[in-house]
Amino acid sequence: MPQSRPRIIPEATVARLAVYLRVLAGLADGGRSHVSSGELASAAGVNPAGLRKDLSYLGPCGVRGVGYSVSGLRDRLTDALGGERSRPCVLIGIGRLGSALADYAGFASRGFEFVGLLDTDPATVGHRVGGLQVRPVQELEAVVAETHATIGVITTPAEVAQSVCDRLVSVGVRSILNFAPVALTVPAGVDVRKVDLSVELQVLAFLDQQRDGTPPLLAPLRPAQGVAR
Amino acid sequence: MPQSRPRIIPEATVARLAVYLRVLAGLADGGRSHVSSGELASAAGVNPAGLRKDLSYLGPCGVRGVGYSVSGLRDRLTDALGGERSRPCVLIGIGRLGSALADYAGFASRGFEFVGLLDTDPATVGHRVGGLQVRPVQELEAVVAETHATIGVITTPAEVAQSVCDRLVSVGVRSILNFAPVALTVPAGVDVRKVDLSVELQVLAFLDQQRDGTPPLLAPLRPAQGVAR
DNA sequence: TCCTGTGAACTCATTCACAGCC
DNA sequence: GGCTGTGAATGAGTTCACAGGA
Repeated sequence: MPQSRPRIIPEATVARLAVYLRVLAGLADGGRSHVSSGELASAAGVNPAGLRKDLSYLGPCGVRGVGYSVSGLRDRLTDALGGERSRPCVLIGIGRLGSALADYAGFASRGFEFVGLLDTDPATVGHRVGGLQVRPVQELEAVVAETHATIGVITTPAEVAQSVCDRLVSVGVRSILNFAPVALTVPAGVDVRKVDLSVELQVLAFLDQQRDGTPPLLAPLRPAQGVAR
Repeated sequence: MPQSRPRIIPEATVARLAVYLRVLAGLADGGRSHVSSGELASAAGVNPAGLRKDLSYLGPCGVRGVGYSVSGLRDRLTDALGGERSRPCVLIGIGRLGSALADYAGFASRGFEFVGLLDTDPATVGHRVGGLQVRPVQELEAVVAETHATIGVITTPAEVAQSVCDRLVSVGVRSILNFAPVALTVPAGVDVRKVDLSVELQVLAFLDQQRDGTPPLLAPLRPAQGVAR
């Protein structure tokens, strides 16, 4: 089977491929059949040459002088990112943030399905969130076993995040998305990605201050994520 | 006034400084008076040498052979990140995610205060979220003027994010945190940071697949954010 | 001896510039 | 002519290794 050539794909590129895929979905809805790297790059907020380099990791997927086929590229990207198979996830910590994630439409459309919601609070357990009933965190191991979840999302308070993480790892979960503001320690072979919302704000505030607070000292800002021109 | 030497601080470093600050707060609560770079680095999930390099941008702040004073370093970091002044933020889009952010305790403790919540939905307008009444998005300009907000947080659907962004910029907001899955276009001088939750999951799923799906082809993974050993 | 501070080496990522094909 | 694919150049960020002070 002619699986695209087994090149190595940098993680930064993988993140952008997911973005391109979303932009392509929009273009397809709009009835477009072709795009140039320039147009796609501008919609994704990246440099055109960088976009072409990203795509080149999948092998040639465009037509010189013409551009890319929207549907063709879409298939190629979907495939590279793991196909359309559904990915069962468990979510631990059903507070405000957890509830928000539990029925965030953006996940389902990308093939991520929450198959288990867990919390310690008796007032939360039993409630339905995003079409699923919240179960007591004691059942974590059982839920993972039942559902064969491979991804764990942690939205608990910082104090318990490590212990939840350990329990996930002990039942075979090797991909964890952590929203708790702590660094998790995991064995080799387990991937943790961390999203730290207050750090994002803090960086923004710093840049803000740099601009007009202390004019002489200016950090080497990235040229703004959008088209800053 | 001996303001720390005006060196240039890379953005990646700024993000980590915020993390160190949080770890230090924990140590201070625990009554610790000193830390070594090794201990601090392990709690923050980074390399010790990197941590020292990060801190070196603020000028010498430790004692050789001893380590860092917890309170001293804390003050230094607080100062570098813009002091303790409160930062007024407006939040547009009070859906699940918006509501979660609106009363996320982690923000207030870092000096971020939401002073305006806005939404289009008549069913949402008027409700109180996190101690604040939601106002109609038509009043965006008025709210920013009243409150002198300098940071805007966008949690609207993708379709309206750009127009909300434009309106924020037009009334002088120059720091924007964007949760909507689109690349925002802004004039030079405005900073946008993007948080894309489904991309995080997608990258995680990719790594997962790489591990056991296609053994021969392995991406050059970063050595996991925690202490992967 | 211990641990910080930092130049130097290295790895990773982005950007440029142009060759190649339609 | 136009746009893709990609080596080469540049730049940013991380790690190493050691000098230097308590």
